[in-house]
Amino acid sequence: MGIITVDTRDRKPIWEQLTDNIKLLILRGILGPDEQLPGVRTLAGELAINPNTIAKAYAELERQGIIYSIQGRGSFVCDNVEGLRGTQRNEAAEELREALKKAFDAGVSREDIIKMTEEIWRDKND
Amino acid sequence: MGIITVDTRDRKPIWEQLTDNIKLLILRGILGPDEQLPGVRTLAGELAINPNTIAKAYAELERQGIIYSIQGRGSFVCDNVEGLRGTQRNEAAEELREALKKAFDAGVSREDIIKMTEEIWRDKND
DNA sequence: CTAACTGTACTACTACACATAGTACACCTA
DNA sequence: TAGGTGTACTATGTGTAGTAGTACAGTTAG
Repeated sequence: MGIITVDTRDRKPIWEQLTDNIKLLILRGILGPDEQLPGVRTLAGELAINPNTIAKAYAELERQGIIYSIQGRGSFVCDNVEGLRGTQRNEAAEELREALKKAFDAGVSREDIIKMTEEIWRDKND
Repeated sequence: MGIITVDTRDRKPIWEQLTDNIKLLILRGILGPDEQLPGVRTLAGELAINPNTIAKAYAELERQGIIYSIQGRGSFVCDNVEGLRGTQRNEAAEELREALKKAFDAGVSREDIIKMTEEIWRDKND
């Protein structure tokens, strides 16, 4: 199994799974600045999906300023990991807020939240 | 504006907004055990949406054991708030886990997470 | 120059979920 | 009996996702 994977049964569309996946690879340093991404046809072949779907993901990543594409050459990672880190951080905070609101409505106490957080933070092994 | 609201522009389908909405009303005690829900046609009229959409939401809630429906009488809240609280709690924990993983990948430290949690928990005014 | 690779841009088609619209039926209650 | 309830259909429209195929422009290695 390659670095990038995809699940057609997921509710989340494939192109969005791809963008999330690539963002993670960049954040973790597996994909460095100016490093070339696999071609749309190559990656489509490996994942057994349509090249158009890859192209859509790349276009979205370019729109977000995370990668840049050059006709005839390929697609490459932008040198802006910190920017990406910032937006991901904001998104995570927002999702955290939503989850906490839900937990609050489910009757979880503040102390339980802290305990749960410590626990999850410790078992981050997947 | 009534207790139940809906946003057609939201990514989340209307029937799912409805189920989430009603679950919250039950958790907060606004809807008590055996209390009758508004009729599918009534609620559809108030929200200016189709009765079928309400029926779909009610069917889903019944499938999850949160409400029960009787032909000719109406739909009513099940006497199982604790069960609902438990599942909501589990879902919240799962969403919390996802958000924390994302935060970790974005380079947030454990201390920042705790601080952020305290902050969000305090500003829970919306 | 040529061949083979890149991204990009189309069109056409299928599939599915969502939502609406309308109708109909069975059941309950005042 | 009349009017309320849930339930079950069919039909239609819409939007998104994904596939399939083709074509074109640019780059690169030979």
